[in-house]
Amino acid sequence: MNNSSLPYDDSNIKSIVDYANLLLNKSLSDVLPKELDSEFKGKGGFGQKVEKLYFKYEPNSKPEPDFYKVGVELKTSPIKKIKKGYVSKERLVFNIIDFETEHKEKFSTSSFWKKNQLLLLLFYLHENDKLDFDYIFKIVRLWQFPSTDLKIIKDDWELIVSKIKQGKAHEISEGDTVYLGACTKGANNLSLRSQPFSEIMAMQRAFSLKSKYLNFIIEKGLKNEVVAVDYKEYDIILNNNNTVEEPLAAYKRLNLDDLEPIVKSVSEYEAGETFEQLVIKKFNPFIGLTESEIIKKINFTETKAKNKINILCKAILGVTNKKIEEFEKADILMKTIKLEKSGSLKESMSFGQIQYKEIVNEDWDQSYWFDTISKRFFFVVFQKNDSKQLVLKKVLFWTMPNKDIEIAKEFWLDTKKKIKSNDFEHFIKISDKKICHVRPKGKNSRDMMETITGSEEKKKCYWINSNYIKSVIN
DNA sequence: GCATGATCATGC
DNA sequence: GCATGATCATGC
Repeated sequence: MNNSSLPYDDSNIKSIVDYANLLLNKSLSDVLPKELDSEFKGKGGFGQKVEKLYFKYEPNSKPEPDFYKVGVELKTSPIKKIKKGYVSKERLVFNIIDFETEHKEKFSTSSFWKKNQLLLLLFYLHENDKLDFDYIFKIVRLWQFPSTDLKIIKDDWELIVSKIKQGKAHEISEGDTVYLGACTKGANNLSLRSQPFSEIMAMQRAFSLKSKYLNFIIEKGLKNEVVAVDYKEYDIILNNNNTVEEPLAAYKRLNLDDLEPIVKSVSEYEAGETFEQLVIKKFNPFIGLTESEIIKKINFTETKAKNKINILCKAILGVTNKKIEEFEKADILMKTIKLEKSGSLKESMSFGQIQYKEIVNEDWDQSYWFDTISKRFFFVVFQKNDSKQLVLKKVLFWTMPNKDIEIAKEFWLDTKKKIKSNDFEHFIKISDKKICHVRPKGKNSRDMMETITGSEEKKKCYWINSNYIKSVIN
């Protein structure tokens, strides 16, 4: 970068952010000379064009941040419009993980942290019928992770690295971690990389932020709320002696209305404890107790709601009347499971309705079903006792292994094919033992949904087989 | 007892 | 009004 030729001062964060803010509610076409249109318009690499044409530096994959003098990394990310507002369209992808070197570092010296600790995020509205030069920038903001999130991200990084150290880079999956993922990067299975502690080639992966986490940043951005960063807590997490410097002073506390975190401060963690371990620890004192004993112990207000077990589990985590912030941001799905006295599991687990008109246009990678089953699950398992009361048996975090996701993919492809050919009678059943099945779910048997041919069919939904769930929790 | 179809209760 | 999580009902 040559300072004199830039339209901003690249040694001054405020100058960079001010220049970025000129993009707000505008498109590249609005701010760039027209003659660039024909040369670059609609030809891929949107983020790179923003770097090259607007910020006027050559895109690179160097280990230091894009604005290296001030440690700021520039990222563009698409959002999409839904009924309720804007949500992230996809995960945010960071640097590719070099399996050969990343494991030699600690988090504070890792490639991820060095490059991405201070982000300048440009969220633009993605619309299918537009060319990239016409996408409107909706949110421009400098982002640092709140320390409670940074703690989780550091643990995520360490989990990824521990898999590399165990020679299991090929078994890494995005669902393993809470906020920071290791998503696959590369068109197909040809994008393989060597790993240091195993002969097996592993899928190339990059660090990424989960789409649900981005929704949290987007909400902050739309409300123009700033996020406080506690630099003392930063130092504790990073185990640093050299204090992290505050880039800009104007930050204040988070305040999202319908979310409540389990962990309010990093000091709640014991040494070496991860977020998931902390969650499990919160349940431990209640294992073996009946529902009514738990209710008494935590001073829970009785409810007749059908999902009262769910509400009770949240109360155990200290969250009442709200959603669990960490679970929302990490896209963790809490599911309660009720075993019979004998230990058998009567009910399968139901999920969303099959959208007949949408599934036919979905690709597996972007499908509802892949999105759902590749989440991290948190199972809370109860078992009935002699007097038919529910007793808390155990809790566990779980991600579906890749080999089972392949089976679920076969199931999904079969379902999609049948819906496309208007066959609503021969879906995969529980007895087909494909992990998942299709079953009706509606208000009653006359509750219908339109199909692509215009006919009406009974509403049905996705289920995970009870015997599969049973084997998972054992 | 299991597989499958059907429906309820709640909250947004 | 409808989707979702949960559960019931029936027949083999």
